[in-house]
Order: sequence, then structure tokens, then C-alpha cells
Amino acid sequence: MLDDMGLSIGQVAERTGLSVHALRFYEKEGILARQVQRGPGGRRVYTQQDIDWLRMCIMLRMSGMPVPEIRRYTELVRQGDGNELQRLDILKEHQERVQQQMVQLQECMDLITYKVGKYEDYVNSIAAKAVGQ
Amino acid sequence: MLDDMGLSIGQVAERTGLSVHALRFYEKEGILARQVQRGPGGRRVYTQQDIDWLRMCIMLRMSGMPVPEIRRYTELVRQGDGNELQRLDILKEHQERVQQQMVQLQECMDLITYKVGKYEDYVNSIAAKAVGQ
DNA sequence: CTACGAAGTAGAGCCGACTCCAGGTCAAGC
DNA sequence: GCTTGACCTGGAGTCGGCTCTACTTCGTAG
Repeated sequence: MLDDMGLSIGQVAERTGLSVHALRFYEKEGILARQVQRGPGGRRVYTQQDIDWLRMCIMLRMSGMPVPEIRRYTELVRQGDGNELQRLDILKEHQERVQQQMVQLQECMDLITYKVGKYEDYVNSIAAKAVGQ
Repeated sequence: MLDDMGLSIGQVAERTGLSVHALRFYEKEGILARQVQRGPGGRRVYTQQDIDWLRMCIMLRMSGMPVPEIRRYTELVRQGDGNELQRLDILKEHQERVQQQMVQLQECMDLITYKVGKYEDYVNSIAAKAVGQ
């Protein structure tokens, strides 16, 4: 184990649910807010902050934000103060998309639930007939 | 225009929002409940039923059901009566997944909304300072 | 009779997001 | 000193879901 706050890539993979492959991939794609530190032998050493950032990125990905847009956001954060409006824009736009996604998903859910109901009724009616015989 | 109930692939594309490419692809993948009829010159002729079925498939796709699973479901429907329990299983399983997806999406939404709120506060406080000067 | 547009087929290509591979370093344990 | 296991790099491969290409065939309009 690395000293105190430092985590290896394997440990981060465990804690975030990402694969080590994905972690290296994300780094190469520039979606880590701070340059990942390196320990002896060139090994990556992650801090808790890195994990927190990754967890947010995971949320963004899960909700469908494409990697390039996460990179744009990350770059703004890396640049530091002064571009908060731009960051806000990205987030709001994404929020909008997620909202739409949820509405769509709800529509799908309604249809599926309707169909499940119909099939359940049907299956039950068949079962009832079988008992009645 | 084809007679009465028959629609060309182009018309179906318009009405469903799928591309003609996608329509042919779906057919090749076996996710049309009934064999699409052919008109003169071997052209596809869709009925309202085909469109209704397609609309359901679109819902299933939108909610993340993979094409092979839609095919399985379609095959059951094509086989006709007697396999309703299997159809129900597929639908219920998918319903479960959609439910989880919605929960996840809501979690993402909460985080994003939280961040948007924080950035809005910050941006407003900066604006207020500027006015105050 | 020529051109156009919409259709047909088979099969190649593309994109995003990983995932895997080959080949190498290094530290620890036997 | 040899194996093992976790890590490193660059680059190739995969997978799903279309999308596009190339070329052909129709039917109608000019």
C-alpha cells in the first residue's frame, strides 16, 4: 500500500467500479482535473480528490455526456477561476438533455407497464381457465 | 402513392423518424413482427400494423433494449399463441432495467442540479460584487 | 428517350467508448 | 535468481447500431 492518501490504479478501479483500462483511457482523454501524480517506477498515485472527480465524471457519463464534452468541462476547471459561466452553460445544457431523457424513459416505461399488465391479465385468465376445467 | 393502407419505406421513415436505412436494417435483423409485403418491383409495402409494431420497437430501443432481445421478443410474437409467459418475462426483465436506469438518471440529475445551483450562486455573487463597486 | 427520384441489394465503413494485447519494468517472496 | 503480480506504454481490436456506397431497376414527367 502506498503512503496514506495515495491509491494505486487498482485500488481506484475497485473503489470506482471503473476498470484499470478505463482509468488509463480517461486520463489519456484528459478528463482528470489534476495531473495524476506518479510514484516510484512511474506508477500512478491517485488522491481522494481524484476519486471524487472521477465519481462526478462517472455520473456525467452515466447520464450520457460524451467524453469530449467532459473533457471541455475538465479543461475549464483546470484553467481555474474566471470561466464559471461557461462551466454553468455546459452543466445546464446537459441538465436539459437529462431531463428530456427522463421524460422519454418514462414514456417507454408507461408503454412497457401497460403491456406487462395486459400480458399478466391474459396469463392469469388462462391459468383460471385451466383451474376451472 | 400505394393503394389505401400500403405505405412505402420512405413514408414509413417520415412517420416513424427512422431512416430508410434503419428500416431495412431492422427488417434484416428480424425485428418486424410480420414479413413486410412486397409490391410491384419488389418494393416494400408497410401496413398500419407494421408501423404500430415499429413504434413499439422504437420505444424498446430508446429505453435501451438491445436489438437481439427485440428479435427474441419478435420471434415469440411471430410464433403466435402459447408463449405469453416468455414474452412477459422479457418485458418484465426490461421493465426492471428501465426502472434502474431511471433511478440512476435521477441520481445524476440530483448531482447536476446541485452543481448548477452552486455555480449559479457563485456567478450571482460575482455579479453582485461588480454592481456594488 | 432521357433524366430523375425513389426504391432495391450486398456489403463496407463509421463512431464512441472502451477493452485487450504485446512487450517491458519493478518489488516482494520463495 | 526466478516467479508472480501489479503496474507501465502504444497501439490494435471489439461491439452495437446504424449509415453509407455502389450499382441496379422502376415508373413517371418533360
